[in-house]
Formats: sequence, C-alpha cells, structure tokens
Amino acid sequence: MPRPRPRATATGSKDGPEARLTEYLRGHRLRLTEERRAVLETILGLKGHFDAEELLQIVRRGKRPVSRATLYRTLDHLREAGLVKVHRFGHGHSVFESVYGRKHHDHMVCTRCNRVIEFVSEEIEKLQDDMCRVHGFRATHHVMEIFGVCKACRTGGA
Amino acid sequence: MPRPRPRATATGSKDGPEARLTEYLRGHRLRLTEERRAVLETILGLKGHFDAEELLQIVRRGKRPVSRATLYRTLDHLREAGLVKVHRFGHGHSVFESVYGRKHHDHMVCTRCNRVIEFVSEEIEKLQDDMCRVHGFRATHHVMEIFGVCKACRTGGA
DNA sequence: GTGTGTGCAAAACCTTTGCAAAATA
DNA sequence: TATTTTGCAAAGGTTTTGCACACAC
Repeated sequence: MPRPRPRATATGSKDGPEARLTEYLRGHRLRLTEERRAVLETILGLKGHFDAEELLQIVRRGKRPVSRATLYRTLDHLREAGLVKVHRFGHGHSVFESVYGRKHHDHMVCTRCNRVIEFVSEEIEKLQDDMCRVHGFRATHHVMEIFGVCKACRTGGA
Repeated sequence: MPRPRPRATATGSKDGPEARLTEYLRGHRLRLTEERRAVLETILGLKGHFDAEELLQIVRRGKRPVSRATLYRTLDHLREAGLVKVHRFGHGHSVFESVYGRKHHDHMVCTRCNRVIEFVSEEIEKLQDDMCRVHGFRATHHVMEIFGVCKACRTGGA
C-alpha cells in the first residue's frame, strides 16, 4: 500500500487551508479579514463535529471575537471553499466539521450518546457511482448516515 | 430468491396503516381522532415527498381540516409509528414521505430542480450491514442522499 | 366523567438580512 | 478612495408550546 505523500505544513505557509481560503476569496473578489482568519484557525483546531453556537463561544474566547452574523457568513464561505462540511443530523440545527486534508467519510450516529463514528467503504462509494451512472445523475456530493446504538452504549452503561 | 408474502389489503381493514397507527396510539394511551385519521388518509393518498405546508393545504381541502399544530403533532406520531419518514434535505424545512408498505430506498436530490429520484441497492445495504458489524454498531435506520444534477437538468433546459 | 386532543396565537429556535460605521486593497 | 466587511438588531421561516375549550373513551 503506497504511503501518502507528505503534505506541506499547514501553518500559514503558502500551501494549506489558509491558502485555499485566500484562493477562494480572491476568485470571488472577497478579502481575507482577521475575522475570517480567526474563524478558520479555530475550526482547524477542532476535532470532530460542532455546531454554530459552540464554535461562536470558542472563537469569542480567542483574540479575535466575531459576531454571530459574521460567523454564519464565514462558515458559508468556508463551505463553498471546500474547507467545511455541513450536516443536518435531524435536531433542528446544523452541525459542521472541518474537512481540510481529510478524506471523504460517512457517519454512524449513536442516538443514545450522540457520538459520531466515521467510516469509509470504497465499495459503497463505487456502488454509489454505479447507481448515479444508471440514472444519468451527475453527483457532486453525498451524505450517508447510519443511526443506531454504538458498541459502548450497548455493552457499557454509558 | 423467496418472494415476499402477500400483505393484507391496505384499505382500512383490520390490517393496514390505520391499524398500525391505532396500535401505536393504544400503546401510548393515545386516541385515534378524526384529525389524526384525516392526516393519515391524506398522506396515504400522496405520492413522493411533501412538506408540512403542502400537506396542510391538502388536508384542509378535505372534510376534516386540521390546525397547523395538530398537523405537526400528528406527523410526529406517524413518524414514531413508522408510517412516515422525515428528511432534512438541506433547505431549512422538513420533507416527509409516507413509507407504509414501501421498501426502504435511498435518494438522489437534484440541486437544480429539487426533484428526488429514489433508488435501491441491495449491495449497498449489505455493505452497510458489514460496516456496522465491524464497528459493533447496532443500526436502527439510515439515510443516504446523493446530491447533484439530474439527467433532465443536464440535457434539457428544465 | 376523566383525561386526552384541538385550535389559536404567541413563543422558541436557528439563521439570514438591512443598514450605518469601520476596515481593507 | 472605492468596495467590501462588520456588528447590531430586527426580520425571517419553520416548528413547538401554553392554555381554554371540545371531545373520545
């Protein structure tokens, strides 16, 4: 199995998430502001999934607090730039995750503890492509979520 | 491959969607009212997907108009009773579909015309089961949505 | 008759938007 | 300097809820 090529360090160098954002912004005649940078940096430091409110609290603890409006606007840019993914797991609000440098993956959501397990299946991906071909459908992205009870919740008492 | 056993007819007889609802209601010390029956009947007459507002308009045209509140409350019961499925395709509101007597299926959603294509892949289902087994996850249900552009939108101008 | 269901309107909820002031290229 | 961006607060849309009255069992 070939090892992945080393990526450039992600610390604000000329390659990396910030470059990706800048590129997107430039293409849309938009500017890289301190607020946008602060949101991006915060997100890159987060593991797993978070909602807008959680993110807002964390960004506000940092050196560049932003307003709720700016946060939502920025999240939308980041989504369009391919740096963030949005999920609607079914509770009325959106859940986000940083996807920079991460491969596509799907989710199992434990309905008891809300834990999210990520998984990948190349075979499923391939079958999805087949289905799209059969229906003449040009896919841009997909969402697959399996709901149920995770191992920990079944065996342990968590 | 064994053929599925024939089911009883669904026309309000002692088996069928209304029986299913009654059973659920009884188990929860709830009652089968005209309003709930009207919502159920309306839903059974619908093909495909609908949102709360559409459903409300249609129910209100019938002989037993209901309030918006009752509609939402009833939809929730129907969901718990396994008669209705709820989707959040990404536009801020919920989309419903009647699933009585229907096999599980997944969706392709055209982001241009909002049309929904249903599909089934036994192989994908099986692989999902495999993934769950690997992770010790006991699945109750899943959602799979592929977003993109449908054939009609790509070829025609619709 | 008792407890449940209904409708109304108001509230709750997350998210988006208009606008004047501030900041960026 | 000309635009873009921000923050605030208000609006937006969907869904939920409190309460008094009506109804099913």
